[in-house]
Amino acid sequence: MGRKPCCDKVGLKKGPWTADEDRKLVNFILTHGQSCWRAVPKLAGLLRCGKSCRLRWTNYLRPDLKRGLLSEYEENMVIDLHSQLGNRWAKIASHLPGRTDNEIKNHWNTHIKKKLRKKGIDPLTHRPLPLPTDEKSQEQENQNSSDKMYENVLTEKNMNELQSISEAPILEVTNYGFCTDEVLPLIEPHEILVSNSSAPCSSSSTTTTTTSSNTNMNSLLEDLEFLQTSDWLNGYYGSTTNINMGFWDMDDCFSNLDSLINDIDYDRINPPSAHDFNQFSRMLLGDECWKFELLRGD
DNA sequence: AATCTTATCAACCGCAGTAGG
DNA sequence: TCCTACTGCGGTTGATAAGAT
Repeated sequence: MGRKPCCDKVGLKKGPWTADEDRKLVNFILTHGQSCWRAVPKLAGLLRCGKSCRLRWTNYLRPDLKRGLLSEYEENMVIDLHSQLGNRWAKIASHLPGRTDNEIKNHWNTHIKKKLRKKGIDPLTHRPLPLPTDEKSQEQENQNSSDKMYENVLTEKNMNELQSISEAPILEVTNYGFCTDEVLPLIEPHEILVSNSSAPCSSSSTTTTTTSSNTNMNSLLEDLEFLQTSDWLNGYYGSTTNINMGFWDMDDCFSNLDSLINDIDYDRINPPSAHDFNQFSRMLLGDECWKFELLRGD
């Protein structure tokens, strides 16, 4: 007896998501929170299976995601963590703020693997690659370069941090300051306390502790309160009341909105013109623009 | 300019783990 | 204890962008 499919796939859409589908999904999750994924497509009016919705949200739509290539530091982290954890991409991702397992897996397969091989290191074992016997003369040279590679990758700082990771239970918040959904409990909409302050949210630090999470949560909530009370945004996006953001990393959450809040003279823009939207879009560099386009909701 | 090759990454598939009845 | 439903994870695929010829 075969396993029942996760959903009735007849009539369900597959392939790339459209902007409209993204908007529907984001709108639904921001309004109702993360609930049973199986129910999400129906409730959000999407012809997708719940699994597809979950994937789209976790890998692309989540507001706390970083976009763009991994930094050298992040890359070294991935290499170090991979040497300890193997292909446990989700675990590796849990130590890299704003990065998804899919993103790290892709980056590993397309960039890091090649880099390591080029440097004579087996990406599977993290050991120097075996050489053909007629290349013995180069062995010492490669060995030296491999050693140098390890020296570069495993700096004293990284080693110390890795030690702390390996010693600490994986669910604990580590030095890398990333809160996964394993760490942060889901916050129900009614549990969110909204501050009356209208002060813009300042940029947050990269460390995440319970305390700083609370601080950042307050900042974030201030941002969200602004969004709720902003006529122009409500007009385009609808009310953001009852927002459930329980599993987001507070440090990076809505960093793009931080930019908006810090840089824009809101009083001048009410309601926004097409020019204003263009101006906003330009403020969100590169891949960040997509988030704004979602909120724009045209 | 056209065609081919390679690189990238979003999305899918299927299995494993787990919670609840 | 077993069964079912559901979520999460890792491997893989496929579309397309970028670069080479």
